[in-house]
Amino acid sequence: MKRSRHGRILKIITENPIQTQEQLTEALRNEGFAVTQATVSRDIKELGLVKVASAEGGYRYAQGKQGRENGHGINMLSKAVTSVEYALHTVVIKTYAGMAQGIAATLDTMPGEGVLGSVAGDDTVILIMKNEEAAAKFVPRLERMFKNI
Amino acid sequence: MKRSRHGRILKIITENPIQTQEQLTEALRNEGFAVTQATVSRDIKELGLVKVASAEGGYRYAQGKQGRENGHGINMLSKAVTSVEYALHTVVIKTYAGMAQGIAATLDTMPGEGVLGSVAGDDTVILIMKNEEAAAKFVPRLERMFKNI
DNA sequence: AGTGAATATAAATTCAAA
DNA sequence: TTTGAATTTATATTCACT
Repeated sequence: MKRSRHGRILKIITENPIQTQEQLTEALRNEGFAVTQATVSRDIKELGLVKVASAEGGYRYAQGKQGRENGHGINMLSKAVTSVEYALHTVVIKTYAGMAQGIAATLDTMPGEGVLGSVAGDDTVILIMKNEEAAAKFVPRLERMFKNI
Repeated sequence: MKRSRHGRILKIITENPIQTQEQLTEALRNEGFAVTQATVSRDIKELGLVKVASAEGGYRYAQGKQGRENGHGINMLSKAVTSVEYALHTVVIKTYAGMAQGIAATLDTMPGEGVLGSVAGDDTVILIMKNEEAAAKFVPRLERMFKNI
């Protein structure tokens, strides 16, 4: 349960300006995760999320910096991805169960990489790239992203 | 007052694992800034600082990601620096009053740039580089850092 | 504008439980 | 090991004042 919830949390916070843990709790409930603020607080700690001052004067939750602060080196992204491959202009990313949506949401925020679009199931993300060259270039980048950190 | 306090805050949080705003308030008091938690809360918002889960299982304050989240594009670093120049193997960074210490503390955390050491006064940071080449290379990097964001 | 005291709100933790 | 309810603790904001 926890793992797929974590995936969903990443998706939710990248796609919505979540300001408080209560809001996130609410959002999770809407998607069928029956949790309380206590659990959300722990999830946020485990995922290394961070409350940042937002443009509009309020706050929002976001993913923390890579590496540095997340001492163990445990950015969910790097832990959750098990393989990255491509064929022609499509990239296939395999993840642990429930994490695909979070990964996809995060990748969608990376601009200028030749990604036309993505779909995420439970443990698989499919990226449609502009062309094979873009795919060939992107894959090693992803591999680096998911290794180091 | 506020500006030099902000500079000091950056210095304090980069050099010490500050876990709460009370701790930061305390630290500021030790350095002669008579403030309360309320003010520190505002300062943290204005500086775009962020509470991250730390390696040791607790939390600590840290500088937020560049750009992205700090909508106005107001990372203190970029706002505070007024000029960057070099001569031989030394780099001179001019800042607004009180900010030099924060800048210096931050730069010290950037590894592998040929910086041998730094001293910071109130509005000036002097970096001693390995050699002139390192200085020549580093300056444009700094300029970029302090421009964009 | 910038601030502190008091307060309201949010977040982390404790403790019990499954 | 993961969780929720209750609680403690931390943080943000309000309001008055400078």
